[in-house]
Amino acid sequence: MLGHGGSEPRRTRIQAAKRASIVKAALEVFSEAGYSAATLERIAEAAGISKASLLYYFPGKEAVYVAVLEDTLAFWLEPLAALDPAGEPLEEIGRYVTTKLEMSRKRPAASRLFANEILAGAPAIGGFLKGPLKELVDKEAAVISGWIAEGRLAPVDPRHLIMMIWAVTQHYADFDPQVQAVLGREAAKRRFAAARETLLAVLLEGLRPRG
Amino acid sequence: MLGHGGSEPRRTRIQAAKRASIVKAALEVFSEAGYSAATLERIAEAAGISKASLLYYFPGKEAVYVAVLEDTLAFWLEPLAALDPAGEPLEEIGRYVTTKLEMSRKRPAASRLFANEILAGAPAIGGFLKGPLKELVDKEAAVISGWIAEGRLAPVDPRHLIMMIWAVTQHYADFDPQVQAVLGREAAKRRFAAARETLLAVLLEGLRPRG
DNA sequence: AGAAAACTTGACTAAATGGTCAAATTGCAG
DNA sequence: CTGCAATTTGACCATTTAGTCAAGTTTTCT
Repeated sequence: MLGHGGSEPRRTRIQAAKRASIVKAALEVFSEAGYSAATLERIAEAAGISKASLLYYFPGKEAVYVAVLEDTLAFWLEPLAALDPAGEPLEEIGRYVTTKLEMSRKRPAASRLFANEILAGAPAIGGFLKGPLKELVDKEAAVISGWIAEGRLAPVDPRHLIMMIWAVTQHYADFDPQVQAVLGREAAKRRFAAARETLLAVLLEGLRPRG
Repeated sequence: MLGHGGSEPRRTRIQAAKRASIVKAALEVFSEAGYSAATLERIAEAAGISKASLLYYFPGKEAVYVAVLEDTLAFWLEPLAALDPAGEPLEEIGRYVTTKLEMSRKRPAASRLFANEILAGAPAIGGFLKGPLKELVDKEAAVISGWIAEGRLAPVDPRHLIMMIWAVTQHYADFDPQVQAVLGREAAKRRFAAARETLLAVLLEGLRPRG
């Protein structure tokens, strides 16, 4: 569809740049509206082109959506793979929580994109969840299990612990309107600082190996 | 539109029953598809009537949606108001977590309905969040603050603690496809039991007053 | 029974929206 | 400059879907 054999000349780079700008615009629209409420018209407008032009670069709405998901997936998983078995468990987990929370603050659209997709039954990334994601979680769960076996962490189900961390960190991006309503006038920065302190206090104390 | 002055005869009861059955059907559809992907046709079909008949009972799609939200709101908040200031803090919080988790298991559609609504920016319940919900949270936060002041609970931000509990419990309903993918072949009952054990272990240990 | 009110629904309309297409424009290689 | 390929887009088409309506059917009341 795109490839012409051989040396991949300028054109390709232009196309890639254009597609990237469409994907960027589409991330905003899909994450705010969800798949069905998002319109190609809005995405095209956000990207500064016409709808017909957008459809010159992508075969259809679903293709744009998949491209956005793919573009965001790798980035979103990155921190999970960062647990170092040789490190101090509470420190590693604390760093993981902080990183994930930071991502919720800096890239809320990415978080909401996945929230929408999974809420809708994960029609587009179901395979990814059962494959690569599960494998990654299994691997990290093994690291946590190792720490528990060494007595360096309280004995809890590693997979549920991982999901617990996902839940509390992503909550701040996904359910922002509720968070804002409940916290009232607190400044945004203070909000994330307070969240970090609370999460770390409860999680790290709760996971400290029992004497 | 509906009211005829005076003694509210049989008709009203029939109407109420019909509206209730529509609301019940609509909860399923809205919670699975979100507002825009849900169609009146599907809701009517789920309620066993024609679309035109549905529109005889409700003036439009949005009215059905609002009715579903109102019908679900009170029920969903119930457990929050159950924190007893006179009780043992860790016990009260443990009971709250268990209740909320139980609701996620028994009424996942209700949880997903709110998740969708808030993800979409809470267009329909924004006022509720900033009003009644915030007040309820403030009240419960005061109870928690009291416990902390008495040294019966570790010092954490009460509002963030409440949101932390919401996040981890609702996660199991809202992001079920991801939970299923990550946990693999575990049976559903075992899944919730394991979740409860992990959440209670971490939260209660993490909130125990520091010696 | 008979009239009136409540209810039901098939058929329709209007608007939104994903996708197509042919004609115009732009960029570039020879 | 010339011509070809890539790009852009306005106009258009087809489908979906919220909402209307008139013509029925059922229920209730006297």
